[in-house]
Amino acid sequence: MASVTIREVADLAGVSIKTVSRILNDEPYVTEITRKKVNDAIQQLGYVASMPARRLASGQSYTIGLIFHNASWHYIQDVQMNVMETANKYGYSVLLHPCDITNQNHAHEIMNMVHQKQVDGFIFTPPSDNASELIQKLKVMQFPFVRLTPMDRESQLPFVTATDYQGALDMTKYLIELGHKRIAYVIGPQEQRAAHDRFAGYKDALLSAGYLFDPETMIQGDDHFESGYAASMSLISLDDRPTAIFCNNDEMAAGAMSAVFETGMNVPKDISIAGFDNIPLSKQVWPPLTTVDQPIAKIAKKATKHLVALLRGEELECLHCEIPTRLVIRKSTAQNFH
Amino acid sequence: MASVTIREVADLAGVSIKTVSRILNDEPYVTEITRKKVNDAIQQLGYVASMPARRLASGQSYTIGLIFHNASWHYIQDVQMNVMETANKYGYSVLLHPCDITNQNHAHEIMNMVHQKQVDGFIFTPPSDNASELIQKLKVMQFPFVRLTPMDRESQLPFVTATDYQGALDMTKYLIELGHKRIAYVIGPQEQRAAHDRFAGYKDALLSAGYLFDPETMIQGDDHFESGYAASMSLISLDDRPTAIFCNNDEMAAGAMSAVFETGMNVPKDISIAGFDNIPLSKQVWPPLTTVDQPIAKIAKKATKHLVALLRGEELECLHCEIPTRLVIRKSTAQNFH
DNA sequence: CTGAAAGCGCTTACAG
DNA sequence: CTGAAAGCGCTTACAG
Repeated sequence: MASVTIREVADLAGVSIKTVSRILNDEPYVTEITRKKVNDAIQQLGYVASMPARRLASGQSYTIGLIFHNASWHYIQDVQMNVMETANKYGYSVLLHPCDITNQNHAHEIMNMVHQKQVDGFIFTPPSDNASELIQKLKVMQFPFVRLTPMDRESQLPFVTATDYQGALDMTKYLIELGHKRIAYVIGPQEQRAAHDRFAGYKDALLSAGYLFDPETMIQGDDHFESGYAASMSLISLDDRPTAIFCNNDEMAAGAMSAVFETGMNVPKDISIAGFDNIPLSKQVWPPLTTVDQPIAKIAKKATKHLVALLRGEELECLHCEIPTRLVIRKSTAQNFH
Repeated sequence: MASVTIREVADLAGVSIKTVSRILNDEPYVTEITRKKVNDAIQQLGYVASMPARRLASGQSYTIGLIFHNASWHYIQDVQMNVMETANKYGYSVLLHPCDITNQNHAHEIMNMVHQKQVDGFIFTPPSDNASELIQKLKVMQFPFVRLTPMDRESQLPFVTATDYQGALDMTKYLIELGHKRIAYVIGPQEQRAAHDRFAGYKDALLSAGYLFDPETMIQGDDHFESGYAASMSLISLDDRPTAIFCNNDEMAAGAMSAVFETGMNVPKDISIAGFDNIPLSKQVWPPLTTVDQPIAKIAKKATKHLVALLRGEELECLHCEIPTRLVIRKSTAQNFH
């Protein structure tokens, strides 16, 4: 188990350890001949460089910290997989850090990761920026980070997001085209920027169609299934029942559907239901959900590329990126005949 | 950003760096007085030990490698969260490594993690052990690892699993009690140990009730929604249609339900559907699925504890652990009146 | 109970 | 194009 070191490779190849190091790091100014000698020695000894040694000597961790909040499981996982894939491609590892912004230790734990030299930069998922003292601190230190769909849009800080406003606008217009006049809305958590943008898109679509926005048909949700179920139940019991319910996310939309079936009614015949996100669940319920695709994979990949660019001191393509959403029409919505 | 080192703490406290190191590592034989002096200095300077330095000097990575395969997303995430939580509690980080056993580089990548000194041990999710040369290699090196539900049950290697056989037995008996005589089965991937155990439980329950096992009602699935949908469609079209379909997992069961609804029939009135795992999806479809709870969180936590015990040279509670499953009766199954 | 020395395995900065 | 020296910030092994 005593693994082979750069020293042994150097001895076998008959060069200095510095030369071996040059080859490991793809530095220029090495003759083909010595390069071959060293590579042969590496091959022969099965040498692999020690990461801890590398990190200590270079002062870099070659690691990205991904700070995620207890939001939707699928969102987190999709972000995670794509951040990892992209980071690995650029030679970076990913250190996951689950957290809870209501926790007093939140900022402290993150600063510890910095001081322990565990990470070179961060990617924050929403609602990351409500801990804004932390964000300001990192900014002042010039410690690199990229945020996903942050609440504030301070111009100097990079972020990546989706066209949430446009997505909700598209969906609402589509429902209006189907003849729905009373379209209820289940709004998402107030600490999420996306919840505000989506709601604004919904509201603007209503207004531009000349409809009134009725606060009675707007219900606060928390993005979980049960919350969509409860919202739907109370909307169903209204005297002037809505003919469509648009939810801030798919999970609540699935809950809303269950409530409709529970009361003996049918989706989409009696009530149309629409979600947002296009997570796998949206295809696994019956009828499959009409929704808006949130390009999580693209967002995560772009954010990672941007962080890597920052770490390398390169220029960003765009400081603030918006990735387009897309209307996905399935079977939970139908023409309104009421 | 030039962070404070152990040297500065030692100077401020008026002791040697070795003494500071002692306090950082909770070693005995330090007077209360010097302990206080050092802690005050740490506090005052805001000192946090550098992990790369610690790892290099100690030869330990304080990191657990979690090797996961592209199985069900929920399974992976549930395992991941619980491994991370438990590992962190014991002072370990987690390095995630997604992989594909069909990839030629699989074993090589994992051995690289070892040689790079990135991890002190591994946790493998199924179907990890089909790459058995790798497992044998690690075993010979005495590199610590714990497997989740491995295919082989070699007696010297630790693993943690669920009572899959018993769970499927319980579910099948329950369906028989409901009066179902023709119970179809959608089996899981052959490379998964759990798929075999669950199928065996189903078959034994049938046989012990004096029923014949009809190969026509057994369909090979791949654990994904679409596969359950397709299996269900072909079972529905049988002349002698089954009155119940038991699937190897919840995702396929959700697919099976969608197929029933698609053909204009009803669950559970026309056909009962049962799943396995008790993932969130099972409560988010309508009607909610009758299923068997697979205690993933407990399995992941126990596996992590065991790996930590191995790393510390401690005794394991049990070399092979079986965590009990539990029948969860919801609304996708009903009495058979056909 | 405390410390001086050596070393973990690399990279950085500087020579030549 | 190549190398000798110093150092990254800790821990280990050994003295006292």
